[in-house]
Amino acid sequence: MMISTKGRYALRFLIDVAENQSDGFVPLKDVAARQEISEKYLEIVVKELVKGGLLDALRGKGGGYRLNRPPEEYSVKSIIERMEGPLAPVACLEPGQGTCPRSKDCRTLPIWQGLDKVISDYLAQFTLADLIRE
Amino acid sequence: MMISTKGRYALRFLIDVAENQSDGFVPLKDVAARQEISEKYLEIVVKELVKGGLLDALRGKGGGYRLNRPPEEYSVKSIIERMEGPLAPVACLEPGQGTCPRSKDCRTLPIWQGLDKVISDYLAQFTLADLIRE
DNA sequence: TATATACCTACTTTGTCAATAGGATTAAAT
DNA sequence: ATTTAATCCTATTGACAAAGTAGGTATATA
Repeated sequence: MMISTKGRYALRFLIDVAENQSDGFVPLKDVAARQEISEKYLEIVVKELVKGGLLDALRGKGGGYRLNRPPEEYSVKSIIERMEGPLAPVACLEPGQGTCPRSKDCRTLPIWQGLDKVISDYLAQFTLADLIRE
Repeated sequence: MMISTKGRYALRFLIDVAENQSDGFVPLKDVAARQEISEKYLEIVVKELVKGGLLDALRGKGGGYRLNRPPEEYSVKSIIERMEGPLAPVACLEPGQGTCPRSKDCRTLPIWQGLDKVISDYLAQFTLADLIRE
C-alpha cells in the first residue's frame, strides 16, 4: 500500500472544503465530523497543507480554512505528493538519489521508470474539480 | 515508495537464475555475489519464492535453485505480489476488506480503483523473459 | 470578555523494514 | 564413511514510520 491515511485524509479534507466553502471559512471541526476523522489527527494533516500553500487559514471565531485557488488548479498528484513525499515506486528513483552504480546494467530499472511514469501520469490528470459533487 | 527490497531482490534473484541456470542449479551464494546482496537476507527472500512455488530448490553439494517453468510464465506482477502482498494503493481496496461504509458516497474511491488498475495492468504485461539479456 | 477557532510541542503504541546470528538438515563428491 | 557445500529454520536487533493522543497557547470575532 503506497498511500497512507495522511494522503487520503488530505484529499478528503480538500474535497470537503471545496464543497462547503461557498461563503467563508470552513472549520476543521465540521470537516472532521462529516468525514468521521479524528480532529486531532486531522490537524496534523492540515497543517502540512497550509505550510505547503494549498490552503488559507483564519484563526479565531468564524475562522477555518479555504482554498486559495480554483479547484481545477489542484491536481491529485500535487496533493498526494505534498503529504506522502515523492511517489517513486522504488527508492532508487527518488530525487536526490545519485545514480545507482548498477544502473548501467540494471535489468529492472526500466520497469520501475515505466511504473513511475504510469502512476504520475494517472494522478496528474485529475483535479479537485473532477472530484467534487454538485 | 511501494516496492521494498524484498520485491526488488526477488525479481533480481529470479532474473539472475534465469540467466545462469543453463545447465543445473544456481546456488544462492553466486547470485548474492553477482547482485551484491547479503546472503543471509537473500535467504529470507528466496524462501518465500520456494514456498510460493516459483522456484525449485535442491539441497546439498551441487544444489541451488532453478525456475520450474519458462521465463515467459513469470509475470512481474505475480512476483512482486508474492513478496509484497496485494499491490492495492490504499487499504480499503485490499482483499478481505469488507466494503467501506462510506463507499457509496466516497469521492475518492474511483480514483483509487483506477490507480489500482493502471498499476496492475502495467506490471502484468511484463514477464521474466522481457528482462533477461542474452 | 467569552467563545471558537487555528497553532504548537511532546508522547505513545504498534508494526514493518532490513538485516544479522547461529545453527540443523540434506545431498553430492571424495 | 566422511567431508563439503548447499538449503532450511528460529530467533533477535535497531531504526524508522504510521496513526494517533494529550494538553496547552495564540488569535480573531461576537
